[in-house]
Amino acid sequence: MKLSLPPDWPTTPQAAIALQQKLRSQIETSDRLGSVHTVAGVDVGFTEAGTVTRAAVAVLSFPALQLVESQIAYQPTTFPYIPGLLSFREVPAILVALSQLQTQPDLLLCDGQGIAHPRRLGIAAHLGLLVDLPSIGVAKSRLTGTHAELPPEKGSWVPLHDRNETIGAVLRSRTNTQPLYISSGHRISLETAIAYVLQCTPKYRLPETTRWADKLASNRRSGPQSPPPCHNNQQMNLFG
DNA sequence: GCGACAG
DNA sequence: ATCTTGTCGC
Repeated sequence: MKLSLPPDWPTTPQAAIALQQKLRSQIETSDRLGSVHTVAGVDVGFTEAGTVTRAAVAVLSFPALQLVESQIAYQPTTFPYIPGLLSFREVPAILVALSQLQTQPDLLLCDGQGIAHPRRLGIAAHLGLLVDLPSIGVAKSRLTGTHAELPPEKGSWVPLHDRNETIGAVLRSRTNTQPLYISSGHRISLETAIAYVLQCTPKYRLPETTRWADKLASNRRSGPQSPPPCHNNQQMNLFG
């Protein structure tokens, strides 16, 4: 799929916050998705002392959850990690990885929050809006919001609130295990998002999509190691 | 002013 | 996120 970073992409935290304020109204939190036959997991990792961002995307069949395609992209890291501004650090590399995909996924599961964010534009919401695909935020910890106690059994969940609104759900994806923070990204409701996350999580705490993307973006991988990009065009030909 | 704070 | 070995519990 062909994608590219918008021309007005922010360079400073101030500009990033301003863009979030501008885009928040464009997020759709009601269901607008077709039949889901493929689900993609997206994750990011860092190498070279954090100077290089590695984005990975894994497309799985649904509901079989078998790997269909995966892509990895390396991009120089250009934005620091600032709580609330995660998308500006990770989205650039993610868009490159997604653009390399032959299979256009029907749904995106992202590491991080969807609208469970101070300005309702976490990375999952922002990414979904940019690529115009349904997306769900699947975070391993809380950014903002409060919630009641959560029963220990798999499948139980309680709403995540911020002021007077429900911004997401705290979901037990596995019995007696730390919960997941689920929220709508774009073009999907919270109820539907929870249902998909559970269907993508048959055995472990994290969805199969995320587990695949995690492994591909992680530093200690076993399989084929795609060489980090050479930025100085000094790619020498060892064979003359 | 103080504490919280996705990855 | 990343640095890193073994270890406790279902």
